Formats: sequence, structure tokens, C-alpha cells
Amino acid sequence: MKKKDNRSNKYIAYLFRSIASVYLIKNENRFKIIAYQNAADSIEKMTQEIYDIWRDGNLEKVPNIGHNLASYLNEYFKSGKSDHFEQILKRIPQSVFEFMKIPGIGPKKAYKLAKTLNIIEAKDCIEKLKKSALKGIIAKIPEFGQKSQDSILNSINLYKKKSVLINRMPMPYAYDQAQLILNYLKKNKDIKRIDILGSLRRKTETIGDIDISVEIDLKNTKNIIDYFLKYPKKIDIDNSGVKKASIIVFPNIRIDLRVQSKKQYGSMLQYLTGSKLHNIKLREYALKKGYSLSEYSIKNINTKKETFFDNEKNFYNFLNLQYIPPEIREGTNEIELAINNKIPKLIELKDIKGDLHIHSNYDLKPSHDLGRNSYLDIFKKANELNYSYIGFADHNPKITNLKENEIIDILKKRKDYIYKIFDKNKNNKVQRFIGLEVDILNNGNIAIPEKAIDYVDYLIVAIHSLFNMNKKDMTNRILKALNNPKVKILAHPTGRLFGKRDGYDLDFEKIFETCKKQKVALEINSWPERLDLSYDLVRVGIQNSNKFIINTDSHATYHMDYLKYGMYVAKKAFATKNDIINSYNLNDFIKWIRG
DNA sequence: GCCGTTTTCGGCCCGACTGTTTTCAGTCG
Repeated sequence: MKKKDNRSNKYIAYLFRSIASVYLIKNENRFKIIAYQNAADSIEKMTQEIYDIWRDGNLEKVPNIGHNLASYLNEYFKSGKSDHFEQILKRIPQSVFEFMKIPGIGPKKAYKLAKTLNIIEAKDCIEKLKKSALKGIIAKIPEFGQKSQDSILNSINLYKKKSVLINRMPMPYAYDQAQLILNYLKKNKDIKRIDILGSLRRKTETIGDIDISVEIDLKNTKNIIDYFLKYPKKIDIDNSGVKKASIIVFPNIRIDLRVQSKKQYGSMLQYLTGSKLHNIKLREYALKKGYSLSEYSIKNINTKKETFFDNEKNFYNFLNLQYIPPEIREGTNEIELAINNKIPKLIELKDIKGDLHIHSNYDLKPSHDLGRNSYLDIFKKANELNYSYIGFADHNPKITNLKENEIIDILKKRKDYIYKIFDKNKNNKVQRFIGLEVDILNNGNIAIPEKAIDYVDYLIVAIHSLFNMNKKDMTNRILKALNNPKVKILAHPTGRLFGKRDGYDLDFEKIFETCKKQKVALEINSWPERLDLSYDLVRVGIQNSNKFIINTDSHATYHMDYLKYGMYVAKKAFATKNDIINSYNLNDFIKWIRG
């Protein structure tokens, strides 16, 4: 178990960052330090396990991993350790790496504290540091002072609280939090415009902190910052200056605010939206064209002439780039596409014409939970959402409690019932389909008798048990289930739940191939804690010509509004209408579901 | 230590805030 952890992307990234820190402390060449940090960034962002890539002999194809790092990693994966890495890490006390986990303490301060206070071992080092602070020893260390000591104490307390909470929140949760501060800021009449920026604007699946910018007259800066710092939910102020401020709100969410005038607001939007990697690549691209970018302007390096932008579109166009939507600014290949005017028209919420994964309260003695609303309630909601079609996808009847003929009977009665209640709504513009979400059993069979399938229009299959199978067995289990011709959708393909359960490992090359062959759509599940499949895998699927469907997995009608979250995932994956089955008009949709 | 539309050598994104040694290093995004 431990061995496997030491091969994970997360651990390797941590290892590289630790080495970068040692080099920083030892005043090594700063570009060497950056190289290790860049390698860590790359590994952290990858979908595939770096260990698997090594096994396939492709290490040097990973961005920011060159000949040297590849050879060290080769030794590390082969023998379980690397002399090179160990020699470097041995050069400083282990406590340093623990101290650096405390906000505001970086490599140099951590090293200075460890050395001066003679705290060497990792064990209990934070407690020892706290004791030194309480005794007032830290304030007497050169380059530290009373304020540093207070700040360290404060940070230790925050760090301890945070360590028992989830570090990143699901994007929909951050979205709600952001609405609260937005409502507060809107009450200030001197704020002319408010934008949510950063990862929340890019709609990444989990969010670390919330970034906000406001457009104001700069003469009001101090008042606005003060107003922000008085936000009632604030539990701490992280920093505040003349251009930005950061507060911590309950329960430990950091909110950053930037202020800017209209004249430079476009540059600010672009800068604060990120991602960091997108901005670095954009700035490198601009440098080659003779421009230096900042959050204030674009500066001509030769003439020193500055150009200002009040909107982002002009900012990108000035650099001869197509406008790049925030959702895809992740530093993959969006800049290359924008140079060649090749950024596709991405999917929008208004393109969505139906939702095919909705649970009702119709009691078919299901294997898992019922929904809370009736078919008619769901139907009414679909009308409100202007959908053209909709699918009822209750869980299959529980096979351990029921005989085969009982299950067939239940599904027949359900079909009759749905036909009966919708007869009087014949002229309605929403077309309904009868679906069923069926468990994939441990052996890959699906949890419904063959004869019962006649009573549904389509099947959704999903894993709901034995999540800890190994990659090969789990892949085969799912592949087997996909072979039934009535199976049209593979729901929440990895089974992940943010903060609760990592997804199971699958061989997606095989899953994608079989889904394509069987014309099965992979689901993008919009449930806030799932957002499954993840956008990077959806993108791989799209490049492989797979089709996807954005569903809500609703268990109550108000859940049907969550579809936007799945749509964001699709958008981040560069999805167009062509890639998303439930953007098809009714006729094309029927062709697919019957095909 | 990485990387390549000017380059296999010579570059490597840009700026805010804090505390302290009051001019700048350290940290962060």
C-alpha cells in the first residue's frame, strides 16, 4: 500500500517540490529550481499515472521532464529509491518540509526556524514550533520579529483547523459561497462591476479559493477595500494593500479581491482568470512577439509603449489571437488553436435539449434510493427548462429480494403506468423515454432479466458496488456490461465522490473503444460531488470521436438545475454540440437511442 | 534542469504584500 502511494503523481510532485525547496535554501541556480517546480506542476495536472507512463517507456514525453529527471525517476521506480533524490533531501532537516505546510512559511524561513530553534525531526515539530512562538523565542530571531511570531502562531492554528477539512471544495459549492460575497459587494454603490475570476470562472472541478475583481473609480479604493474587509462572514484577514486584499471566511475559505479602474479592467480580468499555466504560456508567446504582459497592460518591449484594455476580447485580439473562453484556459494547446483560429464553438447550456438520468419516487422496489418527485413533477420541470425530451431512469428492482418474473412484472406495470399518465399529455412538446439505471454486477452481468428489457427504451449501466477492484478486472467488468444492445449510457464512469471516494482505475483506451463500437454514450454526471467523467478524460474521448451525454442523476426536481455543472465539464473538454448527444434535436436523438 | 517558428546555447512570466536589516528578500498567486 505504502509503496503504491510513493509512486503516485501526488507524491512525485511533492518530492520534486521538496527538492526545489532544498535547492532554494542552498541558493542553487534559480532556473534549476523552476525546472523542478515545472515538472511537479506537469505531473500534478496529468490524468495518467506517471508510474504507468514510466512503465511504457514514455517519461521524456511528459512536458518539463527531460533527460535528467527521467533517468532519476527511472532509478526511483525501478528500485524504489533514488540516490540522487535522497542525497539532496538529506541536506536539510526533515522538520523543514513540515514547516513549509504552514501558510506564510516558505523554504528559507522554514530552514532558518529549524536551524535556529534546533528542531530537526519531523515528529511533533509543529508543536515544538508553536511552543517556541508562545515563549516569544521566534520574535528574537534575526529577520523575524513580533509580527512574524504572531503571524506564525495564527497560521499554525489555521493550518490545524484546515487539516481536518477538505482542502478543495467541489466547484458548485464554491459557486454558492461566491454568490454570498457577491450579494454583499453589490450593496456598495461605488462598485460598478463585479466578476468571479480564477478557477471558479474557469469552472475547474474543485476550487481552492475564490477570486473576485471589482471595477471602481480608483479614488474609492480605500473605501472599497475597507468594505470588503468588513464582510460579516470573515473570520480572518490574510493581507490587505492598496490593490488587493484577502480574507478568510467560515469554514476556512480564502477570498481574494482585486480592484481596478475601467481603463485597465480587461487586463485584470485576463490576468486573474488564469490559469497560471495559461498565463505563463501566453506571456512567453507575447515575449516572442515583442510584448510584455501584465495585469495592467500590454507593453511593447522596444518602444516601452503601453496599451490598455477594458475588455478581454480586445486583449487577445491585440496579440493576434482568437478570443479564448475562460473554461479552456488551462495551458494545454488553447493558444496554438487560437493562433490558427481553430477554437471550436463550445457547447452552451441553451444547446441542451434533454436530461436522461432522472430518478422518480415510483416505487419499483429499487436496489438503491428512490427520487423524491413523481413522473409528472419531473415532466413539468422539463417543460420549464424548455427541454424536447426527457428520460426516467429509476434504479433497477433489487434482484436479491425478487424473483425474475416479479421483476418483469414490476417493469411491465411501470411502463403501463407511464403510458397511462402521459396519454393525456400527448400534445406536449416534451417527449418522454422510459429508461432504467441498472447495476453492473461483480461478474459484469447486468442486474435485470433479459425479458424485462422489453419494457424500457434504454438502459443506463453503472457500478454501484465493489469499488475497489483492480484496474484490469474493473475494466473487463464494465466492458462486458457494455455489450448489451439496449445499453446506451455508461453512468458516472469512474465512481468518484469528491472528498469521499477516489474513482476506480479504468483502462480508458479500452472503454472508449468499446463505447464507440457499441454506440454507447459516456455520461458526464452533473452531480456536484461527482462531475464524473472528468474534463481531461472527456477531452481524450472527444479526440477519439466518442459521444457524451450530460445528465443530472436527479433525485428531486430541483436537482435538474445542476445540469449546468456537467455542461461546464463538457465545455472544459472543448466539447461542441456534435459531441454531446443531448444537444441533438428530437429526431437525431431518437435515431441514436434506437440505433 | 528544460526547451526550440531566431536558438542544441542561452534563454527561462510578472507583480503585490509583508516584515524588517528602511531597501529588499521571502512568500504567494
